[in-house]
Amino acid sequence: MYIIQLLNDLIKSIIKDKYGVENCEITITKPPEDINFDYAINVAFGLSKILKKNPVLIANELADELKKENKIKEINIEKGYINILLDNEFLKYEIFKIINDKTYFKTNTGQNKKVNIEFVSANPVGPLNVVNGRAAAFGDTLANLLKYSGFDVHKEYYVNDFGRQVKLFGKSIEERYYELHKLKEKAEIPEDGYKGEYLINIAKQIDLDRENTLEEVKNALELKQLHDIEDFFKTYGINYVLNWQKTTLENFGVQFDEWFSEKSLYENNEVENVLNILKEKNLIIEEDGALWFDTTIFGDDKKRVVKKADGEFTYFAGDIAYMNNKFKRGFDIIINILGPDHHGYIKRLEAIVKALGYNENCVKIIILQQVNLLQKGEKLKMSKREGRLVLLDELIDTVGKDAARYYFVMRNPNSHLDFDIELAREQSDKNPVYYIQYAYARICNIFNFATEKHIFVEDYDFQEIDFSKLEKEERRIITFLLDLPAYIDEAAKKFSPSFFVQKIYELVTIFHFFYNKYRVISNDDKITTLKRLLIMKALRISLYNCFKIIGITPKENM
RNA sequence: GUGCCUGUAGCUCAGCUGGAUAGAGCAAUGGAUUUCUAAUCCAUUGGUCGGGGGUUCGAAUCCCUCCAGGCACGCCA
Repeated sequence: MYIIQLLNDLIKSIIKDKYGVENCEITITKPPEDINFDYAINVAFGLSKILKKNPVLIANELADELKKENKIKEINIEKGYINILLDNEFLKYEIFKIINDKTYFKTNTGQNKKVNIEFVSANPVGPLNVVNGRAAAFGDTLANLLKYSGFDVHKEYYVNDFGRQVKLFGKSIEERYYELHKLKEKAEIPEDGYKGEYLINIAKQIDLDRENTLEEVKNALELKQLHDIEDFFKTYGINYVLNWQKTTLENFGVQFDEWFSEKSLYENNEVENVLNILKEKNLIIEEDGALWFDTTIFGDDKKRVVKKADGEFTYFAGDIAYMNNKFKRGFDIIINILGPDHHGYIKRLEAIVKALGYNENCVKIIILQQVNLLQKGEKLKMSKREGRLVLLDELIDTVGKDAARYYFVMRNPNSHLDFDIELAREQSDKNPVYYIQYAYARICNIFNFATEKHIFVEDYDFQEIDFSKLEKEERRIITFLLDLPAYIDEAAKKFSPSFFVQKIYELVTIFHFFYNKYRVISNDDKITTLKRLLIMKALRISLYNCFKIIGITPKENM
């Protein structure tokens, strides 16, 4: 249990015993900088409303009770706020725990609940672009935050390997293949097909992978096995692109637990089955030869086609089966991270959940707003089919994985993100990610220096280390570390990686300030040296954990 | 037309479940290194929180309205 929780419970029990009040909101924050206390408790205002009593009076009464707690050294009341200072021995004990307890930053808020988090899920028809990068960085960080706060997290990528898009994609490769081998003078790419140059590479790669392909294709053409040919190119293309995407994501530090195939939903009759369930509930309407799911009953503004008049299922039909499948696998929380063009989709997904009789509160849909790509200040229009887009691969190459991940995760999902490619390249050494990495490197260097001087804080029993004097900056670092689990919990609860990143930045700022003001290792003051080394050790471990959560490299040298 | 998102310092943004004097970075100006990495630190300049109304002890935050920008709107994915 972390300190904020502890204080919270303590105050709760005091106001219950003293005033009989149970549901009063307690806010515990950091006081403004000029106030030399560790925490500020804002509860007297709320209580004064309930008790019709002067807030300062209440604060004083609460302070008298709080003084009995041995973790608290000092209390001061100002404008109704209760400011408290923690006991130094208690702080030392916590630092000791951070260093020795590997689970210090993990909480059990999630109670091991099963979470399915689906993100990126780009169509397997082309490489990932920077927009997918935003989803990847956001989703992965959120997943890590949830893991730390005690959820059992399953990261999933939905592969749209079924339907019209992949069909067109396969056809486009097929045409490129004919062109390559002069079976046709020029590739006849379908109107809505894929014109990107990478398709030519895919066509070339086929021959490198499989020696007899050309012959097989020619034979099949003679035998008019057109369906088989189509299927071959489609399957090959999807696999090629999936491997590409996987490699890109791995370079970006993102790994999925499962790549879920849309096609499998059809092969296992899950789509048919789930539509039958809806039919039984009279939610399916037949109109103009097509089948519609009447989502308007559940708050959508229009009904949606699930099976077209030509007999083909829509993408939405697969989504219904997919959602059903997720619930059947026993997930308690289902998170779906979508792009900005999908905001109209929220109502539809909610309709699915309600129609199938599941608890709608289990589903959380997060819309990531648009990424505008700017080049020299001008907006780039992106289109996959035209093949004009900035690849995530390129971005990783030019600015690096760490900077890219940090950049994506530092803004909140609602903000439209302007991504200036030139600027991102130029700014590589101005990117704030270096600021936080530099802090880690500096700490590592302190320990290198200590080693040179043959000072090893590990050699000392922690009883021997003296915490009776703590500078303001030292206290700020220590209390910040104690609050990290709370921040992780809060970020997970808010689904807000950006909140967490800001906290890391804050912590690092405090460190840099401290570093400039004080020396950790001094020749003539062993007591202070040991105390500071101990704090630095805890800080290093803490930062290491933070970096792991947001997926950036803790560099020991810069 | 309807729905969703956004509007905060010159620029990019944080803060939005109401609470102490609205914060960072970049840019601009001035300063800090005999001693653990200056990719750092300190100071200064910069704000009618899009406009207007309302709710209350208190509003950037909640409600209403208007303005501006972006995105999406039934046989598409």
